[in-house]
Amino acid sequence: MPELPEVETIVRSLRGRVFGQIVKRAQVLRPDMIHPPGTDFAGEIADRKIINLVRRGKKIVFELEGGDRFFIHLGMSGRLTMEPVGVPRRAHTHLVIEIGSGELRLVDPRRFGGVFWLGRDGRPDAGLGPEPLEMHAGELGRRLAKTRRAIKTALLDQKLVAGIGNIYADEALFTAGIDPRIAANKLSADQVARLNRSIKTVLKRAILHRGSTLRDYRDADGEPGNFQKVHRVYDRKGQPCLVCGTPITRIVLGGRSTHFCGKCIKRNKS
DNA sequence: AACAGCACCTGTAGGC
DNA sequence: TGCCTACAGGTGCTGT
Repeated sequence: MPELPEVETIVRSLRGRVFGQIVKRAQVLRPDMIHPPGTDFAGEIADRKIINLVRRGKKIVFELEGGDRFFIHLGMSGRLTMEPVGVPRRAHTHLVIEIGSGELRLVDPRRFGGVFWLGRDGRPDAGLGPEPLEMHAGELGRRLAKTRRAIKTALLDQKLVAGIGNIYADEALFTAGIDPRIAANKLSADQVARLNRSIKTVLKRAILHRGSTLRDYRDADGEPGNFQKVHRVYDRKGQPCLVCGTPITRIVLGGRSTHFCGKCIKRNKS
């Protein structure tokens, strides 16, 4: 469910609330959500001070006093919310971290997410490409030149660029006027430059709207995002293109649903 | 070595 | 109402 804008929204609203807090206790309700298997997560973080919370790609990274770190990945259906102790826990609550101001709760019905203990030496950006909001077109171009996969599929590869998922890949490609099916290494320099700009524009706008809520996504206060109201292609199959009125096409690419305007991508060749 | 395909899980929406 | 199928914001493994 959550891509970069949704994770960024959660991190921004949680950072001030966990900063400097001491973990009173952690309750691991589903040990198989903890990695590596066998980690005594509750034991590791009890009585520890949280000194920072940052996002890297789609990961939420907690930094503890003393240098230990761990991160939470929300998978498709994960939520990380801060709630008062008295509020009943939702079904599929797998982890509760008790801190001064309440309980940080990880809820994840599909369990594609997880909690990853890094200790002092584990690197939260292992296997992740650059942050798209800090990426230069030259770097994007060099990375895309190494693969012949469809550009849409390449954008979903977290080691090529970190944080883009199915919604924002489609939205950025539409904004750049690029056919999602063309080979990544066949983009012209102009197209790479447009795509780099579109990725930033779309992600920044989505963050301003606090992310997209299609079904599951909620922020740290349980509130939905609003960016879905201004999606231009994602989840708009058959609806008129907001630029030219042509019905939006949905295809399956690399196993993921993919949306584009058949007319706009022809107008924007090269 | 890169890449496509599928598996992992549960919930929900839509068709009949 | 209920049963069935399709599909969902992600990623990791397997086999080619």
